[in-house]
Amino acid sequence: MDSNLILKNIAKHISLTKEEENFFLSLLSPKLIRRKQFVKQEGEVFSHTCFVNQGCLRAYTIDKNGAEHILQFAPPGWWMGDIYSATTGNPGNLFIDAVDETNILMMAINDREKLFERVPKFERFFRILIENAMVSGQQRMIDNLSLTAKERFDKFCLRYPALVSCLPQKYIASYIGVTPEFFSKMRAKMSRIK
Amino acid sequence: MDSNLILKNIAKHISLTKEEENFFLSLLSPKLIRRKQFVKQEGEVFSHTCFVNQGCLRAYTIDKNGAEHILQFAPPGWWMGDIYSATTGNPGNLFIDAVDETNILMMAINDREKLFERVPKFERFFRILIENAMVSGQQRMIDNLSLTAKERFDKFCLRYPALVSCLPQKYIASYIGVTPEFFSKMRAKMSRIK
DNA sequence: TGCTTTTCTTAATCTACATTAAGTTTACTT
DNA sequence: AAGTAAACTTAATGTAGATTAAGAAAAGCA
Repeated sequence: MDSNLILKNIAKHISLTKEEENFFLSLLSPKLIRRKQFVKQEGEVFSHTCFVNQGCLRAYTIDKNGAEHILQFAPPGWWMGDIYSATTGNPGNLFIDAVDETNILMMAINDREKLFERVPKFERFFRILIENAMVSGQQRMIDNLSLTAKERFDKFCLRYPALVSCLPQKYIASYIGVTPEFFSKMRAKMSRIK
Repeated sequence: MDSNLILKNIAKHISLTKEEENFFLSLLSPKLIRRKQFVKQEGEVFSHTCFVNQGCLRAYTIDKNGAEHILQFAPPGWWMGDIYSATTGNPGNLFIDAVDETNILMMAINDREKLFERVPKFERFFRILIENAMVSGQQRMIDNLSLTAKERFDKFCLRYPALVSCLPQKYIASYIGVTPEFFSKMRAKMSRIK
């Protein structure tokens, strides 16, 4: 199991003894998700958090017209889950699948509770993690309320330069909140002007 | 100082000894915010979290065209802050002001750190608090990507029935992401049909 | 290597919502 | 109670982005 990246990730916010580290690692199970394979589907209970080692996950919903709306991408070093489902135990409305062949480390929410009991520092770690996620989620909300599609795309490029070139365009279109057709037109216009 | 509501709020997730409770309360300072008075303006560092006892706060940004975009309302029992500014120490782009005369309890982020050291259970409390906020923030994002203005308004009415009747309409319009003019037209049409 | 499916593009038409500009009603202020 | 500012309404016009439909390019698969 490749625990390099995840330990670095944790060391940014809390420091662990060797024993705490081992206990933490014992709760993780590695998993390979193939391209387009589901980690979770709508209506399922999903009581795991996933850490991405390689590849990329994506969380999205499908509306009543069949259109996908992407909530989050998780490239290497990011966490992904369905917080609603995990915290309430109810089925969540998210789909989670792999954009590319993806290696993840999964932790069950029950095990995370055990971790909190034994190593309370992890409460801190996950609090900080989600505070950061909240900040970028809020910024995205504001951007969607106040910027044009082009401006949102520009921001996306700055924020996720590695993803821009490897994601299908229709995923980026969905993330910034436009149709693939409009996105294509917009890109054509942008490259014409430059 | 009215500590009734905030202690109930905390008791939902963690339980405190009398001593822990007193230490927690010692870190709070009550404050009265008048209607339209700022708690925080754009570009300021704001290193406090606020708990609303009475009244209602509102967090928003103003875009380059001068339009307001409301990120959050905080009626009694809710927390409000500028997480970005508080966690990084940098100036944040949010305005926070009072919709009505509002009584809040404020805690400095430094003091929250002291609280975490002395009563680590609070790491858990704030983690759960923000996990819940994250879930509703994500749902709002999805709603903004997939629903029409009317559907978003219907959801707003279900979710914040107490606010619908006491907020200026232009605030609701801003929250659901339309102009006051369109919101007014939409409401007229809705009441005509019913 | 060719075949099939998915993704991307282009273009015409359409619509939800924005903008501008009055006018009206409500609510503070003195 | 009068005066002023803020909030709300109505209506005409404008536009960013959606929808529909077709074809072209790219990618997955046998």
